Amino acid sequence: MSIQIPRGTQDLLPGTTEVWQYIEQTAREICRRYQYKEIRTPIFEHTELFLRGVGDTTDIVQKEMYSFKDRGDRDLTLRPEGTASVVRSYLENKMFGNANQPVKLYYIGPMFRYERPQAGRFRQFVQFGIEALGSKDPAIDAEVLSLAMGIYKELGLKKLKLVINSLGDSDSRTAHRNALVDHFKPRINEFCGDCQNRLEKNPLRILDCKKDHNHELMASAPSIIEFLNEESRVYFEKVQKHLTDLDIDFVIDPTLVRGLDYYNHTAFEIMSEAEGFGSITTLCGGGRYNGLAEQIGGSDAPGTPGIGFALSIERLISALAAENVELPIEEGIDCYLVSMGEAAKDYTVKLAYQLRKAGFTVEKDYQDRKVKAQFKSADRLKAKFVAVLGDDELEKQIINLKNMTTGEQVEMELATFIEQFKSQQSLGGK
RNA sequence: GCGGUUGUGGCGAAGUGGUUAACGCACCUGAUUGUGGUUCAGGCAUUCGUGGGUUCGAUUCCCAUCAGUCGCCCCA
Repeated sequence: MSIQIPRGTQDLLPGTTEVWQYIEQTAREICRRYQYKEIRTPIFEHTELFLRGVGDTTDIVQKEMYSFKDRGDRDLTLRPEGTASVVRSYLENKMFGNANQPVKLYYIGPMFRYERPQAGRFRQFVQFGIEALGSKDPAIDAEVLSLAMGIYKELGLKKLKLVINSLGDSDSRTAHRNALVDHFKPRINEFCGDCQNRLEKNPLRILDCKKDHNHELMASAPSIIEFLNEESRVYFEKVQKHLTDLDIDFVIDPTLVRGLDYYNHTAFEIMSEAEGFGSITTLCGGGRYNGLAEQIGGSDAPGTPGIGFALSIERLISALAAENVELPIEEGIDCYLVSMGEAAKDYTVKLAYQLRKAGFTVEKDYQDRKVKAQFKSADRLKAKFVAVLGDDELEKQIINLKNMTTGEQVEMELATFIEQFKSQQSLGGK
C-alpha cells in the first residue's frame, strides 16, 4: 500500500486553495482596518507553555496534544491553539514596553490536536485569531467581537448567532463554582457518569449536559450572573452596551463556558445556524484572559490583561457551503496560445513570456496536442482570447487572435502583437 | 477514548461464492489533413483499501488492520 496522508489531515488542492486565499486576504484586510498586526510564532513550543497556559485539567492538555522529545531531550508540543504562544512572545519580546498600547496582534496558521476526526474536526486545522494585550477597557472587548463578526459578514454569512457570557473575575468564579458544587453534590448520584466527573473538574459543564437536561436541579442551579461582583457586573454591562451601540445582535447564555482554563470576564462563541451544518456548530470562540501573562511568565511578569478569539478556517468554509455563499473568485485566463508546427511552437514560448511580462495571464500547450485539443484546453481554462500561430502565419509574420466569447477572429501583425493585444483588452471591456 | 456506517477505474456508482467486473461523468483518439463548448464511433481496472482465514474457487463469507464518514465526549 502506498503512503497515505496522516489521519485527520488534508491536502488543499488547486480549486480550493483559491477559496482559502480569498478568506485569508479578507481577514487580513479587516485586521488592517482595525489595526491588528500579524505575528508569526513557531508551530511548536515547549510543552510547559501549554501546561501553564491552556491549563493541565483541560481536555486539550490531558488527551489531545502532539508532544515529542527532540534530539536534545527537550519536551516539545505542536501548538494546539494560538493564544499561549502569542502571550509568550509578547512577554519574551517585551511588547509591554511598546509605545502603542494595547498591543493588537493577529495570527493565522495550523494548529494540532490529537482527536478523532469528524465533521468540522481535524487533527491539523487552521486558526485565524487575534489578541489585544494590555487593555482592560470593555471597548476592546466589543472591538474584538465586532472584528470577528465583521469577517463572517464581509464574506457573506448571515445565519450566525453570537453568544456571550461573563465568567467574572476569579472571586466571582470561585464563589459560583462553590455554589454549584453545593447545589449538585447531595444528589449527584442521580446524574450521568459524565456529570459526576464534571462535579469536581468543571461543575459549570453540568449545566449543558444533554442527558440530564430535564433534571429538576438544572433549572434551579445558581447562575454565574448572580455571583458576579460589582466590578464584574459593571464590566459585563458595559460590553453589552457597546455591542448594542454597534448594532451587533447577541444573546446571553449564562451556561456558556469555554474549555480553556484561562478565561475570565467576557466569554463568547459564534455559531452557525445554517441548516444541515452538522453537530459541531461553533465557528469561533474567544474571551478575556486577564492573568494569563502571569500564569505563563511567572510572578515577575507584568500584569497584562488580554482578550482574543480564534476561528477555524475549515469551519468557516463549511458554513459558507451550508449557506451556499459564492465567493467572488476570479477565474479564466486572458489568452491561450495555440500553435502548429515546430517553429511556431517555439515562437509561442517567447510570446507567452512577453504577454506575461505585460501582466496578462497566459497559457500554452506543452503536450504537442493537436489544434482541436489545444482549443479544448483553452475552453477549459476559460480563456478570453486564443492567439493562433502556425508556421504559415509565422512565415507571413502575422497571428490570428480569436475572441472566445464572440467567436470573432482577427489577423494581426506579429511584430506589434503585444501592443495590439493590450488595446484589444481595453476595448474588450476588461 | 467509545459507538454506528462505508471502502470497486481520475470521479460518481452497479454487481455476483465460479469462464471476458455493468453504467454515467471525465479524459484520450478518430469522423473534421490548422480552430472550442454539439453529435457519432472507438479506447481507458491482470482487478474490487490492506493483511490473513474458510473454500476446489472469493471482489463477493469470516477475522484483523488502515482510512473515510457520522455521532458521543470536548472543542476551532
